[in-house]
Amino acid sequence: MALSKNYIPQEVENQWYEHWVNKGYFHSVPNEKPAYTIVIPPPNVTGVLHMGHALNNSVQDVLLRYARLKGFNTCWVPGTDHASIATEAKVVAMLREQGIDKNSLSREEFLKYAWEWKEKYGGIILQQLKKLGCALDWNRTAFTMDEDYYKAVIDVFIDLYKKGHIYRGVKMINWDPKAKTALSDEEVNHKEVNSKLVYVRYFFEPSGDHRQPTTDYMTVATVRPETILGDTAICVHPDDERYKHLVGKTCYVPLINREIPIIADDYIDIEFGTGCLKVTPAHDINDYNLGLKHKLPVIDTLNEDGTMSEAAQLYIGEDRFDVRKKIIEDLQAAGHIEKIEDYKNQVGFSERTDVVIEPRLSMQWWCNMESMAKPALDVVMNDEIKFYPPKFKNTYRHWMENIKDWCISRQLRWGHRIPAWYDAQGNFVIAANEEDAYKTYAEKFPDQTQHATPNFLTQDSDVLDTWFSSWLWPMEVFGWNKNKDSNAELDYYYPTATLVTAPEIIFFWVARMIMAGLEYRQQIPFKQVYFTGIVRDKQGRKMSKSLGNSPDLLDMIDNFGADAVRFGVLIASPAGNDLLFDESGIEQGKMFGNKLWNALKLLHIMNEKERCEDESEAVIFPSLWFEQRLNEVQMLVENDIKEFKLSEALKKIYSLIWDDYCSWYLEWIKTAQDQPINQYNITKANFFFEELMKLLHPFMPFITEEIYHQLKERTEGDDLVQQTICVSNEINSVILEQAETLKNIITAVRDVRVKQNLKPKDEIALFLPEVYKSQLQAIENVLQKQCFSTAVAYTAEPIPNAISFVVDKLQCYFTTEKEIDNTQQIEQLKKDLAYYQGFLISVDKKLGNEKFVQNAKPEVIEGEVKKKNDALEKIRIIEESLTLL
RNA sequence: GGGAGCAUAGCUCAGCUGGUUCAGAGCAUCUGCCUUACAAGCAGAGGGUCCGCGGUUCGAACCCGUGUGCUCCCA
Repeated sequence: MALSKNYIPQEVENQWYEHWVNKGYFHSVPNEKPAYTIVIPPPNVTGVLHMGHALNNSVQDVLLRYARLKGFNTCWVPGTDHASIATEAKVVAMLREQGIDKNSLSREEFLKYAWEWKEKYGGIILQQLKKLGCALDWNRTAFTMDEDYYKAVIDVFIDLYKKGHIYRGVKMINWDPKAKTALSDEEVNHKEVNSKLVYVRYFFEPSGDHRQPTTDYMTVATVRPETILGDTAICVHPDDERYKHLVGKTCYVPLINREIPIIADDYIDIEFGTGCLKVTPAHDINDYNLGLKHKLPVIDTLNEDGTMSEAAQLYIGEDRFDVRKKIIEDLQAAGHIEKIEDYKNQVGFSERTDVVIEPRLSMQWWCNMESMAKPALDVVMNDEIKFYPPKFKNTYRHWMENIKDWCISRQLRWGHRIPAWYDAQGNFVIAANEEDAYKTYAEKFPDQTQHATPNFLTQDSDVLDTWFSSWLWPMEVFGWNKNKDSNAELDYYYPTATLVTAPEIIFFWVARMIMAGLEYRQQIPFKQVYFTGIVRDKQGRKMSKSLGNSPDLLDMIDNFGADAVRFGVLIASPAGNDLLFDESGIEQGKMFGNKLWNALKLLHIMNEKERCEDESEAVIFPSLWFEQRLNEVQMLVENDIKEFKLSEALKKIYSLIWDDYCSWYLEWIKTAQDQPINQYNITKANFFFEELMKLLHPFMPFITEEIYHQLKERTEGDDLVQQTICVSNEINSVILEQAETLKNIITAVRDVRVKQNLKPKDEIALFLPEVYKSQLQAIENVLQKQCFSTAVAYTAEPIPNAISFVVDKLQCYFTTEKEIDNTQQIEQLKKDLAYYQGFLISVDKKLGNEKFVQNAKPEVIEGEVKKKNDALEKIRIIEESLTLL
């Protein structure tokens, strides 16, 4: 069959993926082989494929497919995460478009819409992973709100509650007024913004015309003047001479004339602002703590949507930012403003909705993490779980040693509903379902039950933080909760091998999975964690949805093919560092595909040729060499992959194929158009190409599978994806060195040709040094052909009227019919001579240095002696050449 | 404010435990080639004060200190 001029990925990729899946190759069941398991970091159901996913999943696919090659029973579990905030936002937006208000729907009605949305759009990203070629076990696709999974989350909540880790309490939380929910500290991004620092006067008299100059006030600086309405004290430093006499007195909140005390606390920074702090316990965590200490009342002036509440007395129902502007004007008008300064400060923004977070007092569910943190810290610090790169151990330790209680409730409907049941008085019980709830309630509150009406318990309307479900992922995808005692799947696949994820979720997810694994399985969830870099654009900016600087991956796959995209991503992905994404890498991947395709075409041509038998060393040397070179790279690649140096591994394979196999090896075994080809070499050439396809397969699965099949007829089920390799650890370095010499002489001859204006095919006669004849005979055959030399001869004497050049330690000559011009040669030799003379001096200096000889290791000294001898030899040869010219 | 990391060719990065045949790769650039697998290619070449300064050492791109610039995490 004739092959197309160039490789066309669009024609084969989808077919091969379908073929692999139809054959069930990616479905794993426990067997006698060792397992290699990866659970996918479940992408958000609202997600579409972006560069971060492409990197993360390409890496996982390489690791997994490489493990297949090495003979493991691999299992890569796909799935999605219900992502309560993000999904609920999408559903609310969809409803709004249909003219439906979320609040007009019952919980059940809303959830019906949410499930519909999920069924319709929630699987998009998984389909996209197929385009990328990911070898996922689709039979195992999991979702964090699957029935069993849901139950597992609830059971864990109940268990932790029983153990006393989970409690309910009022605390200052991060409130997202747009999503109307609490957020954990990790979901808040702090950004520096330009604000106004407003200096507000608090007078000691309740009312009157303050436009007249007076000293009966104290000035307080604030960036959030709208919170004045919730002030319940003014605080100064006890040692502050300016205000000492005022402590214990009172002043009045502007505009509303609430009388508040002036208190003293050494928390105050005398230097900052005026040294006076307005205390608003409902709206600032530090003020809240001060309030607790000084027993101040709490006045919550904000509604849950960020508008002013009744308690504010003024601006009721207006948005906090509108009020900020208005209140400044009103304060100004009433003579309360001393001055306004520009000021930069850090403000928290919601990771999900990007609105400014309000610190807010709220009743939430909390999980105490201390007892779980300790063992989870240990397994990372003692490398039972290995982090790559290890620098993340520090980050991890810092967080784990300062762990805070985890706010696990979210004021949303989409998610795992908190299994708490309340009576009208606010008494509650924790139970898995309504029936249990009544039973438990009767036991816990026997008095109350007697005169209760039916159905008096109502379930908490909030749901759990999404991470409270995803921390069970590595266990629950194997059905942990349902079958804890004899779960063959869990025993076989867990602990999983490798987790590949982004460093930004080290706390959200990685740490908590480790805690959950140890708490519930007494086992680590994975043996190693590889943190990929962050994908940035050419300007170094992080690729993100909000910036819109992530290229459309599906477009790129359509244009270049999935293999090229994978190549582009992986070649730019050093172990653990950030990567600057640049389309040129994808371009390179596409060209590499063409190169492979063309090598295949050449093999086809060669395979059609007549054969000749000759297994003399000089004839089959190319094959003897390439075998060694292949072994060598296979070993190096294995080590690179062990250390997650995927870009290094890919570069080595790329160079092995392009440079060693195509540029050298195939050229060496090639014969002229009408000449037969050596049987041994062509057989090996086919074999090597197949081996190369295996090695490259984890990186570029589609084209390698296609070529595997184009190389020869395969029986049903003989597919590359199923193949394994065995890496030999023995390497014949003599052959490798001989080949280096061979390449060097060929390159040197070509270089001299360019400098002498000789055409590549102008005939020459090559002479090599007699003393090295025995080592050179193996390569002379190839040398003669590649140098377009009439013959290769050996000489102990200088050849008259020849071009002389030096390769390694070899003094070589060639003669030609053409006139020769040695000026450039002489220049080069003089440069080389100067270099080696300088080199010799430095080596001599070292060897002449007593301290060096005393301190350096014997092998280092030996090396230096060898360097010296080599340099001397080299200098001798160069000088000899120069005298000849 | 606390912590971590980075700075090597025009660009993106390798460079393991300090030892000049070690200053490297890819892309980009320049030169010559439509050589019967591949011009999306082949052959060859140029290019660097290894961020500045100081120190340790027989010896520093590598270790230590310091300065500058950038990035990230935490508060």
